[in-house]
Amino acid sequence: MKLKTSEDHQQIGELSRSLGVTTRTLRLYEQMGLIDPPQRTEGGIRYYTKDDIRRIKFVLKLKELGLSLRQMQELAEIYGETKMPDKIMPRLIELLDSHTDAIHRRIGKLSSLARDISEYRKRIVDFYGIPR
Amino acid sequence: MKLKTSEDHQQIGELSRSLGVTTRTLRLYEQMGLIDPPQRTEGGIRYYTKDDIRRIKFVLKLKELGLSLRQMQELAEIYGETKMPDKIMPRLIELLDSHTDAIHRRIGKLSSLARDISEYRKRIVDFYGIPR
DNA sequence: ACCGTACTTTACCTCAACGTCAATGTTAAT
DNA sequence: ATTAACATTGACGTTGAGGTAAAGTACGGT
Repeated sequence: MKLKTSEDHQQIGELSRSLGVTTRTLRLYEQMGLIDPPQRTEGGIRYYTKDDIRRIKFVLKLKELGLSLRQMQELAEIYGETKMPDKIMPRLIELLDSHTDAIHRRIGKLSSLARDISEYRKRIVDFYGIPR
Repeated sequence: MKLKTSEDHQQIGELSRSLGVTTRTLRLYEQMGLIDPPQRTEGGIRYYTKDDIRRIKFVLKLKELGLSLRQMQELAEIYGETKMPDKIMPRLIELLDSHTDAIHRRIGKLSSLARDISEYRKRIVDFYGIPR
């Protein structure tokens, strides 16, 4: 089961560099079941195929969109059971939607927080008179 | 040095309830130097005066405005050195301002995140066709 | 004197998403 | 065969703001 070096397989260091994450992250994701364990050499070294990499990029994309690892674990479980991407998509849509809601609530809170601060700031400045 | 019970002194449990925080929080703030250690009975029980309580409310207000305990520690240090409230106010204003900036940056990021998500969502829906 | 409640300190636990060793193993190239 | 560079697993550390539990005082009322 020998694998030839970096033909269309990549090992973890190079891959992590090209993805802009650390090896720790890739191993963690694997351990959490977010990505499939890649093939190994006899010595135990991970070699990632193009498919593996596509999957990882998908996960990173979702992370970028703010999904938590916990949520992605859930998706991965669904995927693991059915192996059908169109099974997980409705759930992904749900997650994205509720995430969008959360973001809008968060924005609302932050906005009102900013208003509170500026109000409070005004009170301080009026009272202590430190314009700048 | 006996103290009479709850005349205008309050002990920690009652105070925490009236402030809507736990005793843990009050002790932590004291330990971190955010508030002055209150008087104690001979037995070691904390009794808070009105002034103590004002100070605590101030801290809680700042927390509500999103200052971190670390930042409040800094203010407390300045206050501890000078004992002059008008010394800390300029710094507080600074902190509030930079905090406001951070909030607006955060809001900006969240907004663009929301846009990304809806875009991504659209791509999924278009491709997999799950309107719902 | 005793009870029950509130208080005290100390110390470890929580969550998320990794970072950072340490000790050891594998591989490619010389 | 050796070495340099990379890989492996495992375990502990980090950040923030407390939560929670344990074991032991203190206090007020009877």
